[in-house]
Amino acid sequence: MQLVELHKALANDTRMDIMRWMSDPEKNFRPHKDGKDFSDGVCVQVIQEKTGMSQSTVSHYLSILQRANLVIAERVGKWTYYKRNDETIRAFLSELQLTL
Amino acid sequence: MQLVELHKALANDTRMDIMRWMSDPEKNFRPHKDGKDFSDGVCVQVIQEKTGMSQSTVSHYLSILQRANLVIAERVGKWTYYKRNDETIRAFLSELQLTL
DNA sequence: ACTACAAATCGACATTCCTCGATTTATGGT
DNA sequence: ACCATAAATCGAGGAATGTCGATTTGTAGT
Repeated sequence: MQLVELHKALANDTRMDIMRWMSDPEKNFRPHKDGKDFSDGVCVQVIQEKTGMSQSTVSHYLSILQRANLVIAERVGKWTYYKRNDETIRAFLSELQLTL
Repeated sequence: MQLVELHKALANDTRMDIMRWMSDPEKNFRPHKDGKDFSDGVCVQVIQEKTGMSQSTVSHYLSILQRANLVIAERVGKWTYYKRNDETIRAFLSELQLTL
């Protein structure tokens, strides 16, 4: 748990938005086209549309969030689903609490 | 309270160290030469020595922390004393809690 | 007024980050 | 095999950040 890396990952408006949105996907994202729910996460396309940024940028941002362990990626067929990593987030918050 | 700006301010090892150290100055800094305690904060020199970085860099970092409202600066004579801004830190933590 | 010292600001260069379009790599369907 | 689609990777240009030494500004003492 390196605090500074987590801060870096969150030091960007779009990435912060993504993290926020992912705390309630039903509310914040349009449904998947195939009707699949969000229990495994949200696919890149849907996130990309919501951000309004390019596909490559969003993919890159998701990889940054993943490297920081803030999200978990799961590949299913052509799609990659991303969801929050609650464990890291909890640990991050409590470490911040202690350390700051 | 713009979360992302706070994350940016903390997305640097030295600045994070400074914030950490300032949560217990007696423990983390050498005493002021004139014997003054840390109730008004820690002077730039003392912080600079501890970081091992240049005076200009540390002064710059402190201004970044101040702009983010993470610290409060008070000028007394030739010295500027910096101390944590507990209010912002508390608000930051609880906002993060809610939002993330 | 002069000197000494603390801190802030300036100017510069190197490194990192942001963001895109283009390309490549999966995967699935015909 | 071929095509279409989703996502990842590559390459590049511009913007922001990190960091320094040099200079300036503010303050106190002589």
